[in-house]
Amino acid sequence: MARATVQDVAKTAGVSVGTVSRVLNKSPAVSESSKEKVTAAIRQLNYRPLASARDLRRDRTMRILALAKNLNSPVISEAFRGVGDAAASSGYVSLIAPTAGDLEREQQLVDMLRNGSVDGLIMFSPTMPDEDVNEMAEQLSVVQVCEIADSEAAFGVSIDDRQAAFDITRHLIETGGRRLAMIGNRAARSGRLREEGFRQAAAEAGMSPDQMLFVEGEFDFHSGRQLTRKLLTADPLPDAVFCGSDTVAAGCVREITDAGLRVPDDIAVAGFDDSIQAEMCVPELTTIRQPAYDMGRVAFEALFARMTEPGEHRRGRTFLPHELVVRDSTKG
Amino acid sequence: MARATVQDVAKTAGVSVGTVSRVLNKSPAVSESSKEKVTAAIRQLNYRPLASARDLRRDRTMRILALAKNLNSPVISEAFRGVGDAAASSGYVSLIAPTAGDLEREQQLVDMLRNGSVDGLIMFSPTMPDEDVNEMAEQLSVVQVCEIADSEAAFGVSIDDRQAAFDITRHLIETGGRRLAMIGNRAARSGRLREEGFRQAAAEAGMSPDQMLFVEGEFDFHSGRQLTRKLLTADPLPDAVFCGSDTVAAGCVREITDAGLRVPDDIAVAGFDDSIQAEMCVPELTTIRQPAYDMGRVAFEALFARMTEPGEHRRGRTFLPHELVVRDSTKG
DNA sequence: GTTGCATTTGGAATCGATTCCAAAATTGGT
DNA sequence: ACCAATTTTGGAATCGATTCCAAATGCAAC
Repeated sequence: MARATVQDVAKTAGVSVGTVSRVLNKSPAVSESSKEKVTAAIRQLNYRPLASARDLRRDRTMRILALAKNLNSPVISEAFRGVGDAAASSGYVSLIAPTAGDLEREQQLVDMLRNGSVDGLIMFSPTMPDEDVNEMAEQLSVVQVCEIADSEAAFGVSIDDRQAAFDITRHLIETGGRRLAMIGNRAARSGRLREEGFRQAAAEAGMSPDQMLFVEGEFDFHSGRQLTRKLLTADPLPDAVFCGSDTVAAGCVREITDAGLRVPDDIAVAGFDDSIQAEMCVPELTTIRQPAYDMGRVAFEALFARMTEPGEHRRGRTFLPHELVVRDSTKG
Repeated sequence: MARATVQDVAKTAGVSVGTVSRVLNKSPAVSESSKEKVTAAIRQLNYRPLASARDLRRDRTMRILALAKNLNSPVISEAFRGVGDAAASSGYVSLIAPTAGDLEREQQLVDMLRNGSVDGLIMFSPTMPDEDVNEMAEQLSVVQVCEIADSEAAFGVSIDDRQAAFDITRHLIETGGRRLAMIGNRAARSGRLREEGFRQAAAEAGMSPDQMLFVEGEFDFHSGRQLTRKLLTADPLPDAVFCGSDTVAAGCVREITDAGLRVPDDIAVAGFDDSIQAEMCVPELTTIRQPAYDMGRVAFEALFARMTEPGEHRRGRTFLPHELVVRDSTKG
């Protein structure tokens, strides 16, 4: 049995296609009796309006797409919940696709915006170079979350990464940290900003750059362990480590503990994100809470504005407040 | 500047729309010179074929959608990688949407298949009742992963949950477990199968049902802690706990440790999934490895078959092999 | 230069839902 | 019963890409 069309429904209901369409779109200009006939025919034929035909005619899809490198990041999945809820309450469907850091796949997904498969795009962690992101941001309905490219045209939502890193580093210093280390990631803009905040806090406390250790790598548990192993060869040992994510911090704590040292007594460790990992770790991690869900909501609102007022270029990046969460991995 | 259409390209290139379309679709029946003119015009106008028009005419979208309750489950995100890679190599784009366990939202997303927004659907953890899943599975291109509804018409890929639970429970018994407990989840079919396997292994070892503790709840860390607290009020205490997921097991280990008991000496703990949580836990968890990536690949292959040979109803469920991974949370 | 065959091209019809306009039906007032 | 105002309806045009068919062009051989 082939798919029923609006024509079939019209014939079955004994009305015209116009009337069927009016019923579908809840136009008030339909008599009660036609509405009933049409509704009955729709049910009888199990009819659903074909999306591509509707989208073609209406010139919009009521769908948006979010892109991220991975899905298993707690911040991203939480932010996406925010996007999804905000989108739903505006009648949009929100979809996600992981790029896996593959440029070609990312390009293909971005093309879904260019070719009208979706009305808007939310980018969490772009793989493409900043200049390409900026070019896109100028012409298309795109909003960045967490990572915001450094451009006039960039629309985006994030926390103030530099300030957050500054705050937590200051906490490490105030609780006795004298030989600081950081496990970071210069590949991401947010990673570079966090490094800046870290260095600035250390400098203000009178530490010279060569007193600070810095190592970088991927942001997963194993990488956290491996990079910490490198830190533990330093002499003198660091007494406080700021990690760019909770997962890395968990690896860091594990490696320190396995080496027979105590956290925080011998070495204090701080994370970032306040994900569930921070609570699963022993000792529980001092970290920075990102308001991920709200970031998602706000990002959708910004995207909605771009989609519905295309001329309007009230660009802007929004910074939401972060929060220092002190737990047992630093001296309290 | 409005969007360029195939007409605009034809005019600019000085050819007909037919020729433009042939170039776009790499038809061989185009002269070299036309091809160049068209390619130049496309670049000049920055033209992209409109997806909805193409989809309408072709009656397919080359897109598939995967639905899951949450995105942050390690098994799901890994399985989705498999889906994505397999889909990409067949020219499909794969998208994900979380349902958050909300029936209405799930319904709306499933409608994307019914209304032709996507060509196929992969369901990880349905919220709708089994009978609805079965009805869908009969008429539409749907493949289930992990959770497979119990129906003739069901297409799906998973491990043998019952057998896996049986295997790991036997391991608990072989390593000295005498008073077994399980933290499970009867809401999911896979949860019920795991409970069956658990009970069967215990029964075969001569344990009576009332010797076994069973508690159930959500599958997250906090729930794992809370349910374990309940188990620790039992007298005598269990000496081996099988948890339905690594995350729950991590909560279980934490609660046991906080109570001053040792894992595995006082109580052995086993998880499920072999996610990164299993390695992050101290002690590292004995668990069941699910071949999540491969499950995703196989699921796409099955879906591809359903999409391309709609008549063909060689239904079937595929079970991929699981693996017992022994680590320090059980006695070796 | 003509014939025959293969290659290339133009253009109309098509996919299915929406929307606009004019025509038809209904309503109400007198 | 008639007119005007309003509500409701039918049907054609439209969105943009694809595809089919017929026409046109190119090429080779004689």
